[in-house]
Amino acid sequence: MASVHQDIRGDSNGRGVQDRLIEAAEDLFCRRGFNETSVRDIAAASGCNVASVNYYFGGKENLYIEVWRRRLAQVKDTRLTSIEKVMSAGGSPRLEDLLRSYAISFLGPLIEGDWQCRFINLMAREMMDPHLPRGTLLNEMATPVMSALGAALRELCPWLDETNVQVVILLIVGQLVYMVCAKEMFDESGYPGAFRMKIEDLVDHIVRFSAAGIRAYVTENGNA
Amino acid sequence: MASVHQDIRGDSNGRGVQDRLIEAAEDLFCRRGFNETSVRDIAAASGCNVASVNYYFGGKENLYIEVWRRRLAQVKDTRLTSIEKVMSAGGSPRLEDLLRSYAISFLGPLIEGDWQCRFINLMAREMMDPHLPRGTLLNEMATPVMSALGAALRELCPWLDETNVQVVILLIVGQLVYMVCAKEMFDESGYPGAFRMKIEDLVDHIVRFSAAGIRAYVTENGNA
DNA sequence: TGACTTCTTAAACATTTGTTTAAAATGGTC
DNA sequence: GACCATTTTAAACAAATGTTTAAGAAGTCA
Repeated sequence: MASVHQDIRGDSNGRGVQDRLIEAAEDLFCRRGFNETSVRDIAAASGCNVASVNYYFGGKENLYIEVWRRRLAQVKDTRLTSIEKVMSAGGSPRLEDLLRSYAISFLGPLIEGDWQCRFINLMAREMMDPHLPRGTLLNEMATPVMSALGAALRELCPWLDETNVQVVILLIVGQLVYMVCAKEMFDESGYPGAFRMKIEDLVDHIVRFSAAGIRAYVTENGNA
Repeated sequence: MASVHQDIRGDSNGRGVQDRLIEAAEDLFCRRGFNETSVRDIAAASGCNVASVNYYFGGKENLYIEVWRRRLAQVKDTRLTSIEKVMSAGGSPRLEDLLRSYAISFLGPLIEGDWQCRFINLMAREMMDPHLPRGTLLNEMATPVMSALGAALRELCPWLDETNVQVVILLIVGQLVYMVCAKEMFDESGYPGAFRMKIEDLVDHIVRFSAAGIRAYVTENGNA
């Protein structure tokens, strides 16, 4: 059905077109979402012909998947590395160090303002209505990162039982994800609030808040 | 342009049709989002004709707004009342009481399993790509609720300065919103994790975690 | 009944969508 | 240049979308 005449990895002279398509697609998907982005929009933004999406990728959906394929591992590695670096550092790292490192790896893109600034939006959208194969986001990203973060937390906070670790991770990730979504919402509404704050300061709050929340489990280490 | 031949509040015999349309629309909008729901889907689900959406509401977008008009005040009042009830109770309420009451008013729909179970999804979607007039969600819902919650927090936790109150609210709401989104994602992926937990227990965690996080500001009540 | 408004319906309409087609252009190799 | 595969292009295609139309049904009141 799909008329892909050339393998995507082929290094023929068409490579530049594929890159332009992927970049334009990523930009548009992130800003408007999958359904609100038309193939013609992508073609126009990349300066390519409408048919090239189908020629090179075999359809809009495959282009979407390809956009994800390029970024997902990258994001995952960034977060895993941030955890690893803290845990393998000399001396016994403090809980705050772990939290800050992870929070920065999560929100960092918002600080640096590069591509990920937009890709995080795509993640939030993909969570709400998925266009990736079932479980992709979970298997390629959420599960590995949560696993590593869980192991680190167990090491630093031996008073946490298995359930507590899982819950705590959810609560922390919730704070971080909401930062991204809410920032978008508040920004676009010109709302003057906590978002005038520098991201670095926001990270400070999240670290302090969550560290205290985690230590609250010390005294009551019974069941959930 | 819109050919609305009758005021929406008119109590003619067509009223049943309008209700069926709104209910079907709410159900579909919540499950699939605005763009992924077609007027024909709504018509089919409500057993009405395709044209009736335009006849009664003057367009798909107005029907969407009408769906929101019915629920937004309701959700806001539920949350405001939950705060008010705690704060006006005899004795001095504990911080945990406030947090629990608010968390339950937020997640309660997930427990009861009524319409709001789905409407919360709509809220998350509307945050990501809005189809309501600019700032509606913020003005009609987020701002009033955050204002009341902020006042309650200031009363119960006098050590919090203005910035801290705002940040703390964001962090709490983030945990709650993410519960809703993540639950959906994990559920649909058949993932065995913290979500096998009963919602009541999850609320316990959020209350304990956040209360400790808030009290962490006691010792360091300086600037943000 | 008859005139009138209100509602319902199937059909048509104009756009937009993702995709396909077939021809033209391009680039490389002999 | 001739031949070939590869790429690019404009056009066409089928399907779906929100909306409109015009005719008919149903109800209301004299």
